[in-house]
Amino acid sequence: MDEKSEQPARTHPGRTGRTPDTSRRSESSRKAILDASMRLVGEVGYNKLTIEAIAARAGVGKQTIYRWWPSKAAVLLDAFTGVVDEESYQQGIPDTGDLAADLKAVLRATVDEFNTPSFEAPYRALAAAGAADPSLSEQFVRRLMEPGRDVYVRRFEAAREAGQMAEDIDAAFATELLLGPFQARWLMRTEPLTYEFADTLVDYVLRGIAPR
Amino acid sequence: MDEKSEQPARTHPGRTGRTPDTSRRSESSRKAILDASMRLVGEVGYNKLTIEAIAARAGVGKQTIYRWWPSKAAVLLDAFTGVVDEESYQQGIPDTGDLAADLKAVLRATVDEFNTPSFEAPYRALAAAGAADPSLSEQFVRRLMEPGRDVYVRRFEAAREAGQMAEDIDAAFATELLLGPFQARWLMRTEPLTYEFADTLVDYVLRGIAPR
Amino acid sequence: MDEKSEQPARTHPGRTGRTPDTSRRSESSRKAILDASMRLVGEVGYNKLTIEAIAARAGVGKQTIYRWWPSKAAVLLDAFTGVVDEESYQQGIPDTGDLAADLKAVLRATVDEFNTPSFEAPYRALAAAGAADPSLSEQFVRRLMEPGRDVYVRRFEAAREAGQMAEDIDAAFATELLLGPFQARWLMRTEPLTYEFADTLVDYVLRGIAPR
Amino acid sequence: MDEKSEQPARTHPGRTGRTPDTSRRSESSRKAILDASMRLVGEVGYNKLTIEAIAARAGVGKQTIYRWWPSKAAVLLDAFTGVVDEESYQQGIPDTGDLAADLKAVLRATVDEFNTPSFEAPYRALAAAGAADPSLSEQFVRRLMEPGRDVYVRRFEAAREAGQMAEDIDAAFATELLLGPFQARWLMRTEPLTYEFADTLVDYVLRGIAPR
DNA sequence: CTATAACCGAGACGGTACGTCCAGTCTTGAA
DNA sequence: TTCAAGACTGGACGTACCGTCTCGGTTATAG
Repeated sequence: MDEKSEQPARTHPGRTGRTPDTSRRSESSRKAILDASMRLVGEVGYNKLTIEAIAARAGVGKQTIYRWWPSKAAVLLDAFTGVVDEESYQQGIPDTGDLAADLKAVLRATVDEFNTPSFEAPYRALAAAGAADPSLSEQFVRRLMEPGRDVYVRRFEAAREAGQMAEDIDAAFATELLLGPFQARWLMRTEPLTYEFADTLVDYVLRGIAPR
Repeated sequence: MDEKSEQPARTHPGRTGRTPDTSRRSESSRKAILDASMRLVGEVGYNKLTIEAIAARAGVGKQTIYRWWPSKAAVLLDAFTGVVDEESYQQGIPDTGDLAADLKAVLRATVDEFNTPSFEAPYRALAAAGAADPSLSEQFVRRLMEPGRDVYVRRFEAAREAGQMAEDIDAAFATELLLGPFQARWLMRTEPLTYEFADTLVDYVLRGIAPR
Repeated sequence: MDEKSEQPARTHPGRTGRTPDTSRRSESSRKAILDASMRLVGEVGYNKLTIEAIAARAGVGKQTIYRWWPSKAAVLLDAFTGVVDEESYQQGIPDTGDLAADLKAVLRATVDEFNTPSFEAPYRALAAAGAADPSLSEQFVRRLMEPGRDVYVRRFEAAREAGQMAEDIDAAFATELLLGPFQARWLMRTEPLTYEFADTLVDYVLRGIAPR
Repeated sequence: MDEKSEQPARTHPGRTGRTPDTSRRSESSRKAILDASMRLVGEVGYNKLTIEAIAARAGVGKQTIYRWWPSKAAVLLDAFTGVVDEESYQQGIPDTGDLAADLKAVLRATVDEFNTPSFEAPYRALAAAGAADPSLSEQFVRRLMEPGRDVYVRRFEAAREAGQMAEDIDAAFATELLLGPFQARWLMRTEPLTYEFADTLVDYVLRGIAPR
């Protein structure tokens, strides 16, 4: 989680050992810290983001950060979760009956999202930090990736029930087949993320899972 | 490239004056630095790897590192390239006539490779650093990923000629379809990399690209 | 003050942000730094004295030195002031009625002092640094030289009142006449500092200021 | 001599061990080095003066400096000697028969000289470096100070023969009495060097050495 | 009249220290 | 007890020079 440690201690180093009293926590400080983190990561990037700068920007003592978070990645994860949670995954992917069209629509929207710097920068920072740090990636996947993944799984399941997908196809695996190339291309920047890519991806995947 | 900078300057900060004279470069120092980097990244991990430690281990002045590399990521990339280059991509993927079997064999070997800590640790470190730094990822992709990718592309092309793949399928895209989920799963550690995963992945992909 | 800077900036380079809070200064660190400086300058000499070595010896972070002092010369000045202050100038030069004898006694003691390496080394280092750096010499003169000079001035004034010195002689100038050759000889090492020199010096000076 | 070494090696460190062949020495390089030194010391001061900068400015390899001089102080000493030698001490101090007037005239000229920055800066730099380094001060005194001192000694001897000075006065000591306060005041900047100071100094000294 | 040994410009090299930045801990005083 | 503030130890950063060491190239005697 901390870029300085490969295997972060169970209780993080910044914590003096005592568990702080959550009930007395300052909500305004918490918000200021999360807010400052989001702003700063956009301004200077993740690697130049420092706890000190966050504290200074938030008008908060460094200890207040160390008291409640184990690392800057954790802070950022919290900060970003706050943003993403408001995006609602509740409604899921629309089901117009046209699986290809539905998937393309959502994937195209995701392309747009990942081409938006203010969203992309912190998300990428977290993904990169997660790639390096197992404990962070676990959090990152669970809190940021899985909600988005699940809506695809549900849509594929609906498709199967509607006979648009072969019976023996695993919806989760189909999702992985669809999102994997997308994520890989994005993370490693092998090629740009375009609508065309999204459409082609959907076409290829659907071809593999279509009923025979 | 450097974890301290999101957008490294064109000429990196470590370079004091200007372009050193390549012809007078000390080959023994170069090797010692690359060697020390590989050892150290295995011992302490990427984030705890320091230029100072590399210099000390290599018996070299820090400036000699800063003179020739812009960051520790670049050093590691060179060091790792030296190792990987010896792996031979020349022979490519065997063509026994059974596309599925051939792909599974190679992908299973890759699974093994990515489950070998001495290989995985520095490779992951570079991938993570590359995810955060565009100029590094460009290098990473070109020098470490593409050679591995190309052998798949060639195998798919052979398959198409052999009538094992539909005519309208793009070999490069098929490769992306195959390797994308693999890379995504590995980078984000969503699920473990197993032979079963490799096999299933090949099966799903081939189903999508098979001649109709 | 700093041997690296001829004209030190108003706020010295070592100071990152701005004026630290004096009230929270660690007294133990301050003492350890001053102590380590005095020991080290005796061991390795001024020019080989480094801030890093002082910090290491004092068990202190470098920043703690840079926070409170602009240069190693300033550290040494403080360290030396602490030593010298304990020497007492309070009683001044004895007045036995024999001006020549009184002056010779004190000047001979000074000869001894300047021939004592543990005293001479840091004092000379500061004097040399002061010769090169105006802001340091101002401090050096005010804190280390003037107290010693003043006792002579007072003795000369007493001598004038006692009729041992011509009425029109300026006590301060007489002091300069006495100490100038002494200092010049010491600094430039033109000749060794001996009792004979001290005595001769007093004789010559008194001859010039005696009542006619 | 070198600010990095308290006790410079007998044969200086920069010398590889072999004595270079003086007859093949490049005169143009020598001049360029001396010239660059003088310019640079005026621009950046002694402590910020570096061998590398001298070499660069002189368009000379570093080794060429290290081959012929043991330290930057030695270079500067040579450079300054070249300048000072042209000032002629040959004619000595005029002897108009009026000792006081003669001394005041010369001392006033010296006041002017020491108030001229282009002369004062390198001279002070050398004096300060000499104060710290015995082997340099020996050179400094012999090559730069003694020629100037000797003219005073000769003038005092002439004065004694002319009956303007007591028979038992040592001309060398009288000179020390005159120049010591001057040098001390200049080096430590206790007070400014003025004509008035020069005159008063002469008056006080002459009073002490006048025939009784 | 070469050749061969030096000096020379250039600058890479192993090092040391610089002054800075920031991590994570600790202390103080106010609320 | 939390909090803002910030001093503290510690360690790595990237830079600047040190003095040494090659590397061609260019003289300038010695054979």
